[in-house]
Amino acid sequence: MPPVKRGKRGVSDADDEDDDYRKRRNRNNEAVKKSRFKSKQRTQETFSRVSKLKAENQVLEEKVKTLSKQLQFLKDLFFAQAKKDTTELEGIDLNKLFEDLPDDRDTNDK
Amino acid sequence: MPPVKRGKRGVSDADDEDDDYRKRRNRNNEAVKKSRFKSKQRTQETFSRVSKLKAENQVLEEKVKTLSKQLQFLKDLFFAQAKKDTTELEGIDLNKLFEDLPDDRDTNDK
DNA sequence: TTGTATTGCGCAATGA
DNA sequence: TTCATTGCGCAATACA
Repeated sequence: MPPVKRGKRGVSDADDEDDDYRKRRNRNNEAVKKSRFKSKQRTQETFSRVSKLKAENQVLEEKVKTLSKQLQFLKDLFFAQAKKDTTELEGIDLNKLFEDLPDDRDTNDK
Repeated sequence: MPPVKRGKRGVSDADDEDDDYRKRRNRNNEAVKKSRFKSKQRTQETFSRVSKLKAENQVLEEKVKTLSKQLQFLKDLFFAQAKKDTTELEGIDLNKLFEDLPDDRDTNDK
């Protein structure tokens, strides 16, 4: 319910107080619009953040997978060597072998 | 500006159409409240999602770091062995050595 | 006290 | 026709 029903022009013959009132109302209306705009912006940014984080996550997930595989591969290699008590690995060119594995000092940055 | 200025009780003497009007207004007001509530919920959830994703991200970041270190360690070990042309590594107990490195088949799940 | 910023709420237009 | 969504203004009130 309106407070004192001020200046509903046509009802009261006084457009005097009304003037001041309208001025304030207009300023508030602007403030409201501004505030709501900001609010929407924030919401939008939050959505963007979700997208960005999801993407980063995918990349990291993939990286973990790759690294795990590489690590496991090397471990298996080690164990195989240990079990076969040397000899077998003698002829293998390790540098050649490692070409398939990206060096994480390169892979990791960025 | 209001469209036809219906039922502003006190102006027209007909509270008849007004009844129907109010009924509709009330229903809409409810719908509005409901809709805005849902909207707020969604916004809130989006915020939560950001938090959750940020946390996951941290974990993954850490995991990548750890795996990279382990991998690099093994590679260095390999190269060292290659360079020293066997012999040196002969006496090392690999199983003992690997105790320090969590097996990623365990580490990785979840 | 004054001025802006936020927020809940109702109205009407519009969407589905 | 009904309900859902949205721009907009009002008033209360939180902030400064």
